[in-house]
Amino acid sequence: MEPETGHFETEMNRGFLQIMVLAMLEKDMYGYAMVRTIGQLGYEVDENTLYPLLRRLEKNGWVKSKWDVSEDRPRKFYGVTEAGRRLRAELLDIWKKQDQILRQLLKEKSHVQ
Amino acid sequence: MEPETGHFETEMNRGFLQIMVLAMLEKDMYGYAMVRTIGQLGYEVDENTLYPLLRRLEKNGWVKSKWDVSEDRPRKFYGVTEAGRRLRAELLDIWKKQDQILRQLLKEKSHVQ
DNA sequence: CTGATATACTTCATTACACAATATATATAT
DNA sequence: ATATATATATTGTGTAATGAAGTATATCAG
Repeated sequence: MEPETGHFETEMNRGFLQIMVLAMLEKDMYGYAMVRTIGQLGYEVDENTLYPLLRRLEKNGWVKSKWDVSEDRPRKFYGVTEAGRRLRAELLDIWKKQDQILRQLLKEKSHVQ
Repeated sequence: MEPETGHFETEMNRGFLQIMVLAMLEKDMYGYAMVRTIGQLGYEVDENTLYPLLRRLEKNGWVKSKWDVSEDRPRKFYGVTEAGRRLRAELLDIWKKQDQILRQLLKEKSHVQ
């Protein structure tokens, strides 16, 4: 819709979402609850983005899931695996390096307020 | 190649590369020089990634280019535009918010060393 | 009690981007 | 002479974000 920055924001989600989900799932949670929790953190994730991401992470063994049918409504609870923790650490290293590079680049000039 | 974290690392480049390039181009530069400069910053960008990114940024008016044929070899110099600076600021805001969320999430538990 | 809304998840289609592969052309070093 | 570094472009592939739409149950307002 927005030909302006619209799509660039989408691009910003990649990478970050993976780390965030892997970090959140240190505590077991189901998808819909994650959407709301993320909203409370001041961010927004589309369900159409989160659900496929969770399935993808599970397919690769970074998270595992089990259905909870004890409550009124069936919910699929996810939790991070050991492999997922290792991946998170690796991705976080990349994130930190990137953040450091940005700080360095933007410190040199004074164009950022 | 690496079925392990291979592709997840690729995903980490999205978003970040755009901010980095927009920040670097505060000073006019040509593609090949950027690849090496980024290397000196401790990061790596594939030429097959950077060149299309530059063209894409130009197509959208975030950067502008001009050929320099005064030297031995023709080089395409790029520089950020005003619109590009505005985009950079917006993307940087997203980046900072994401960084803050990650810090918050990872502080709560002690599982990250 | 009935329709609207919130909850909870799924499947399918579209689009853009990272990157691989490959090509082109010149300058410099061996 | 030949290999390597410099410098860019074109084309193709695979994956992920997300739009669109669907399914099904629970709850709440009228």
